[in-house]
Amino acid sequence: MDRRIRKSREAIIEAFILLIAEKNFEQITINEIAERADVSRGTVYLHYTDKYDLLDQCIRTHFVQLIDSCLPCGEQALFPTEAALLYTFQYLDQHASFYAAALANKGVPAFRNRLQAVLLRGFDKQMDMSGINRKMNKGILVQFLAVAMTGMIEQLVTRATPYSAAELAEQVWALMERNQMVPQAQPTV
Amino acid sequence: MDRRIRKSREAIIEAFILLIAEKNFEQITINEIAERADVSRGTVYLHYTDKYDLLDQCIRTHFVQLIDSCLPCGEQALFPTEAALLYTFQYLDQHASFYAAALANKGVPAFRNRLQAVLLRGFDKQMDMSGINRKMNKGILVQFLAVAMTGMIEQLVTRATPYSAAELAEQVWALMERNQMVPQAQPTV
DNA sequence: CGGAATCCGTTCAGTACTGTACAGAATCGG
DNA sequence: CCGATTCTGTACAGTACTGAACGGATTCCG
Repeated sequence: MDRRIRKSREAIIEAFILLIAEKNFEQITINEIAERADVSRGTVYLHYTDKYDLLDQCIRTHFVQLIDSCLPCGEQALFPTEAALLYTFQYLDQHASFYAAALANKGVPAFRNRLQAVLLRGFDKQMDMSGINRKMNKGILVQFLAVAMTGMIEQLVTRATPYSAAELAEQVWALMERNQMVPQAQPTV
Repeated sequence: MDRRIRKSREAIIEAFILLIAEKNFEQITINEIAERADVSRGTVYLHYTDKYDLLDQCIRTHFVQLIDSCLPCGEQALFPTEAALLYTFQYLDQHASFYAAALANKGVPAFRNRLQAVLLRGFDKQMDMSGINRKMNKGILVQFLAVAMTGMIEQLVTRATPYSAAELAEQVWALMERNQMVPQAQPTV
């Protein structure tokens, strides 16, 4: 990719994330974004049709990163190990400002739903692959876990919990083990 | 100035300063500079004829900043107040990595001399303007002070002194008062 | 209400930067 | 010594970005 394209996009995205952490999405203008990114206004339109498109691509990029952070080994399942879960929580912790803003922002509806849907698809796929936990109703279990995980993520990025990413990862991992979502560590006889 | 020009120059200068702080000037290549600045190699040549020119402009820019830091009020003399001297020392302290590198680097000969010359011209002009200290041989006094100030600056930026910028500024100011280079605070009867 | 200001989205010519290529110089390593 | 590699400085066509302008929509404020 052309160096200039990469630089412009990075600058615009960074400026946008900073802005969305500061104020409501609706009252962010293209002018502000361009100014903050130190880029001509036309350049913004060169890459994004409008601020909704920018938001959409921004969310998309973050979701790709999020999924990536869940799959450190490449082709494994959603949360293959406790270490992977910890890694994901730390990633979320680092980018908390964006995720919290997107979750909290009234102007970004359905972000929560999209996050939940991403997790749901991930869990669903993992259940199919690993074949564990065949006895339960897959749909319900997956939904239950996706909702729970979304909530935990929201707690983490909005700083609504006093627990650190590491503590949360440990506890959530234990819960996933209890729910037989992951290869059992010590089958309880 | 075109936004792109400013950005490119800033990136190149920043990369160059980081590099000169790391290794000898002679073994820095245009390739390295371009790579570090995240800029095409041709762009470097678009702004600077070669790395010597880049170094020269870099020094020039820093000298302009240095002089600026000495003249916070605009049209005043070189060090009108103790506060101005402190400001200058703090500026030097902040940009110590560049000044130290330029002073220490074997491949940047005469940097020390240029610094000294800048200070000499500054003091000389100040003597003419303020008209103080008429009794002494101006040339010798100015030279004496320029050499001394250069040395103090070198001490500061190379971290060869345990004293802070503030402590140095205070002491040097006292010395300048003693040498009647500045408006006397309390004429000692 | 009505003017001023701001923002929108688009167009456009001009410019800076891009990657690539080239020949020659310098440096490296066998 | 010689080949391989790297760096230099220059040239080029293609591209991304720039600033400026525009009519129209929206908001602000008196």
